[in-house]
Amino acid sequence: MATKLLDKGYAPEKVEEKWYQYWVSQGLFRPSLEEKKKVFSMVAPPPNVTGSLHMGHALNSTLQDILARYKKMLGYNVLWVPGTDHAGIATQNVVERELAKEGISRQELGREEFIKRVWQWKEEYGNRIINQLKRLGCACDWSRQRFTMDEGFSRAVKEVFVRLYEEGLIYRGDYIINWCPRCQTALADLEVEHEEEEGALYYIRYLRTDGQGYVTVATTRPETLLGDTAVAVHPEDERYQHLKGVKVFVPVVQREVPIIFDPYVDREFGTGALKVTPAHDPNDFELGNKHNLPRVKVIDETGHMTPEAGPYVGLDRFSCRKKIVVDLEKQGLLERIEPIKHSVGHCYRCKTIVEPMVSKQWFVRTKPLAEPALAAVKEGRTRLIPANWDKTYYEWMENIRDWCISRQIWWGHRIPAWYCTQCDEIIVAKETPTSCPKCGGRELKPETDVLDTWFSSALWPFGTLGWPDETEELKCFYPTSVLVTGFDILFFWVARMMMMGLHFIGEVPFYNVYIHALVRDEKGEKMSKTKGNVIDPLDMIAKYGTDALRFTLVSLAAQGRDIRLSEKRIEGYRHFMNKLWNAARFTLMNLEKDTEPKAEAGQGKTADLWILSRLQTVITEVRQNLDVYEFDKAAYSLYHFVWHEFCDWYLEWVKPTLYHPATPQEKEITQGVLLYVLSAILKLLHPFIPFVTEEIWQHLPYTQDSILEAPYPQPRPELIKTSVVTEMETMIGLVKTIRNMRGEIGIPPNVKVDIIVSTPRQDILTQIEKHKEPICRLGGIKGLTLSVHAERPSYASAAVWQGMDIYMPLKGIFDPKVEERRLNKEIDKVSHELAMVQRKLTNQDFLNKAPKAVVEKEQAKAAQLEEKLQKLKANLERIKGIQE
RNA sequence: GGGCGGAUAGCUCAGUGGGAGAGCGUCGGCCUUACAAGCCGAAGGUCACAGGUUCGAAACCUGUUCCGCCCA
Repeated sequence: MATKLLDKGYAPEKVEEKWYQYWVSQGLFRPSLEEKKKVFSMVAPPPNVTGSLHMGHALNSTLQDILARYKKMLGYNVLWVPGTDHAGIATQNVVERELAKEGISRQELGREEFIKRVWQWKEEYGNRIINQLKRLGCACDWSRQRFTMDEGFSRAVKEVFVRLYEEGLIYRGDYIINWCPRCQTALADLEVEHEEEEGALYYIRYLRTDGQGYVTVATTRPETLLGDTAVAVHPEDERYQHLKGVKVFVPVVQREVPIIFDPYVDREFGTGALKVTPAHDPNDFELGNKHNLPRVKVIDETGHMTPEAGPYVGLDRFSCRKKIVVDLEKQGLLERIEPIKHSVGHCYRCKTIVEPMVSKQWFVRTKPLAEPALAAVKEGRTRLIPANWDKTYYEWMENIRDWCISRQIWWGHRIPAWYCTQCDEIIVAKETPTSCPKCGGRELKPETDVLDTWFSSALWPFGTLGWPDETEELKCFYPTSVLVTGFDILFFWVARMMMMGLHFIGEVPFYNVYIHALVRDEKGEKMSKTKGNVIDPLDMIAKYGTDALRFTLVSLAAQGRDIRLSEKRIEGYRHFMNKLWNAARFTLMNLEKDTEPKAEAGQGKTADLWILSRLQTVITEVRQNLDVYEFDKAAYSLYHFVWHEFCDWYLEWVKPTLYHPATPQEKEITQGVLLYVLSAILKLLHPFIPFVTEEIWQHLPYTQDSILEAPYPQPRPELIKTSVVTEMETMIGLVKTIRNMRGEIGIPPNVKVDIIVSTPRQDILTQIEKHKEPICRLGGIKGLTLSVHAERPSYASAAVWQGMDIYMPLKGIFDPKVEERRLNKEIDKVSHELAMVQRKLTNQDFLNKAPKAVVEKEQAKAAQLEEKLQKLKANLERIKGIQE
């Protein structure tokens, strides 16, 4: 492609779609199965089909895309599998709402029709989020896109269910579970969100059956007393020793229940006497089992009172609470009410207060699965990054409870179980059975429950690779290299993938798990539609371009810290895209048609050798940081190098060489270096900002293929030259000192000044002489005089840099008062610094105990500061002399 | 109750044992032919508080206060 001048200013909207299609059409996102290259594989966390791209997805996908592109450029055979999750309850809710608009309920429609509607909805909208991911630039292999309810996945789910059942790791039974009265389904413990709420603690009297008074219990849920089957106290509680063998009446229903003694009871809470409702409280359920208490279910699946609730039948649970409190008061059984803060469980999908209740459900016996999953992380076969998540993971795995996996909804994987109507046998099978294997009965009723969505997503790493078939993909890409995900689904998803992967494949599902933060708003609050503080990634892409958004997210993604995003930051990083664009524009304007990128040790002027040396350091930093998932640091290195070294200094420094070189060779070498460094920058940045780098890349001379096919830069030690770096730092410092003088005195850039540099160091004078042109250009100097010992001119501003006296004669515009103020300020600063250093150097302990190198460094610093201070003071004296 | 994390410039955050930094914002000066989405300069900090370790602490240890999250 011939060199063309780039447009003035980067316009992302013009190029993004074009390059994305190009990458896909070139098959750059697809791995090969044949090649025996090093392999890098990831499975993307599948977003909900109902979802729309939010900042969390944007961050998550950007990080994965960086890894995918980086590894590809390093020569790996890269596979990144995308897909979507059927999201049982969430999707069902969405479609139900759609139906409600037409005035239909799902019950009216019937199960089969309803599921058809969900599939229709999925076909229509299910790819929306996938298309949004594409706009982010994700290098996923779309030919392998999966869905947790697709045919292959359904096979995997059945296989897993049947095998776990046969191994005794899945069972069905009556246990206490969390029930959402709105979603009308059981929930797993994890799916309940606990929130602190203001409530009331009711002190209620239970009369003794022997007429000897009463026992007062305290409860936050008086309506459940209707289901009480005991009152419990601590066996060592002195207050209640006399109650052994005593029975009490449950108020209202007048049920006779025993006083039981159990160390579980907290003596400090309330009165130390606890009402026990085994059917509606998980702790009471345990207590009930231990003491063989009956379970009386007083609240039904819709949240209304059952006939067991006697006079309250049909009331909803909250009205019942109010009414029962009034009734208790009337009967003189309500002692008092205290305000209390307590934790209340809510459904994680619809925020309704959940109701614990006894119910017949399917469970996974988790302990045997958790043990290997725990060991894998402890032994380092899977590494969590950052490692401070280890403890949380261990904690959860060690205290794991059985997992309720059945859901009473319609959208999801049907549990492959049937019940024989004749003998009640449970048949679990992959294929629909025709008769009962126990009694031969032919009437079999299928299970209507579906599985927890997370049950299927737990199979994601191997299900997406074709399991239960023994595919090439599984052999080649499992275990995956890394999983990138947010900490909010560490238990929901990561932990369960670990369990299933180890159990069914016998190997961990991923070697590394990179756990990133949540994206919050600028005030640190969670983004939510109701709060109205959502920053929509698609809006940001439209406004600032994908690359700006990506670079912002990466720059803010420090390990172990939440991201507070504001639109201002994105705007700021858009400027960086433009800066890069313009640096490329400048470069291209100054190349020949046949310029080739070229960098050879020792070839070129100081500035060339300097930028090449710095580049090597930056390459090393970027690679090291990417290798340990320090994305933000890698991004910062590049940002700083491009803007504040390459643009601010190198490009400015070489302008004289490019505009009027001493020899044609000199210019040619600089052009080669310029192009070399620019292409290295583009390659280094490509994983972070794929679009703008590809667009520029395609404008460079001699580039044919996508930048994604170029090898990632590797440091070349022979190009590192510390002496050159030191020399350039001295020259840059000199320019900065001169600029500072000008700025402080207020000389505008268009007014050129004379500068006299005086130092006994002949070598430094030689260096300055060599760089005379760029120094004059950047310092706004018309006449530069170099001297081993110059007298300070009168009416001159003066400064000191690395032992050099720098004078700026200013006849006419010079105000000694301004200069005096400036010098005093500088003297204060230097004196202060010197005092700090001298305090150390006069401390005997420091001299004795600090490392020798540190002491020497401090001594050198002191000498330098002293010299500088002396010179500044001399300058101040002369200024005062003028004014008198 | 248990665990994790945070408190550094006006804002958002880097910095983990030897000279307090960046971006944005602010102030002053510039249309210097890559870039005004830019350039140059400047101001701005008791590194939450109190102890301790150390020659030396923003960093390490202990405690306190406040904030966030997870689990029970």
